[in-house]
Amino acid sequence: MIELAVLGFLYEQPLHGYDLRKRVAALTGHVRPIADGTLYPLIKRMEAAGQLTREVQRGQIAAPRHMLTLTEVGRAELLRRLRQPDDLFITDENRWFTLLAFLRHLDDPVAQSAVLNRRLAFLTQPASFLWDGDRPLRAADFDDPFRQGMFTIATATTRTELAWLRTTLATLAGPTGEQRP
Amino acid sequence: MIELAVLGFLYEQPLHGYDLRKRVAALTGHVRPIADGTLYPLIKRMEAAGQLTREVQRGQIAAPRHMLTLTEVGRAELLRRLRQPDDLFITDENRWFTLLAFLRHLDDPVAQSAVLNRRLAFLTQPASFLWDGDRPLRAADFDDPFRQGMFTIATATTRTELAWLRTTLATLAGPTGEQRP
DNA sequence: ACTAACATGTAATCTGTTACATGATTGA
DNA sequence: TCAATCATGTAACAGATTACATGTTAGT
Repeated sequence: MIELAVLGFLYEQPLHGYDLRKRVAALTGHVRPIADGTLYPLIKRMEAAGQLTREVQRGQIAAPRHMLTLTEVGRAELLRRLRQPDDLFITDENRWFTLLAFLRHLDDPVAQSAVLNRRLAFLTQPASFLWDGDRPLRAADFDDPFRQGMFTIATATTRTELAWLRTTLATLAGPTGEQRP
Repeated sequence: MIELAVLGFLYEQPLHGYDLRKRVAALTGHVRPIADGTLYPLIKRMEAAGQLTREVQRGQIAAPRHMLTLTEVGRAELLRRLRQPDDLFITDENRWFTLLAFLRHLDDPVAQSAVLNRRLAFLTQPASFLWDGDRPLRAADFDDPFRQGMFTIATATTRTELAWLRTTLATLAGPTGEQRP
């Protein structure tokens, strides 16, 4: 997930590790920064895989910065991941949000719609604690206030997201994808 | 996180591993079941730690079931984790929901309120991609429809949760905790 | 003088996954 | 008979964290 975020941010502009870390932290749940031990080894692996290059900058700055620039391999890797996300990126809230943050880079309404449709299919399948078999549950079905809260929050989130998905799919299809007889 | 869920479900009644697995799966994001390789080693560790006991049941069932019962050590461990959750359970959406699912077992409105207040403090602190410094963002501040969606969904979720937190805190304080002159 | 923020890195560990392995029972 | 579901388990790996390690610069 963090690898996708790194690819996504570097796709937009070269950054150094520390800056990247703050941006990934701001993107993922509130303020929690990703750990040093996550980021720097990841950068090394991505460098070894030819996805990014590093240029050490010295100056009157605090410490030498390693400016990281995405290579063509890295840019292609981001687009590949956006076009064909694995299921975790569709079903896991955090990963889905990370995907959404960079989906604009795909720059292809058809491919973007395909991704949104996978999410739509996931959200509309009856499952999880929101359903009792085929029957949708209501807040009153839960006996304690905390599970009622879970239910209330989950329902509101899903409803909001479904509404957004449908209007966005309509606008993505509209301008470029009209069906003609 | 899964350990908390196991403690929580077994606090309610003895269950065997396979049953537990389905319940944890239904609780956590939609349908994704937890892996065998997660559950069974976890059960062994908890057994070794004296948190649960195992009773093998043979009968005309498919395979011998191992009925798992929480010990006093296990029950105390659940209550300890509910009373003093570490930050991850406050800041991470999935963990927070897992905590909420079993918070009723704490059976102490003051301790329950303390937990809800920590979440309230977390949600009301200006941070994350929803803020630009001190200024709250609006959907129109994002240039692409996907980041607009992230923003719309995140905002709706937070607003719903804050409303629920405040009304629930009021009812928890009301019946038992009135301040008298 | 001290603290916060800047900046990068390694080693040990934790939590969870996938792939492998086994076998019984139920229903089409 | 064949597939799905029930039921438990191990080994190898992936992804991320914490704790450790080092050093500079800017503000109070």
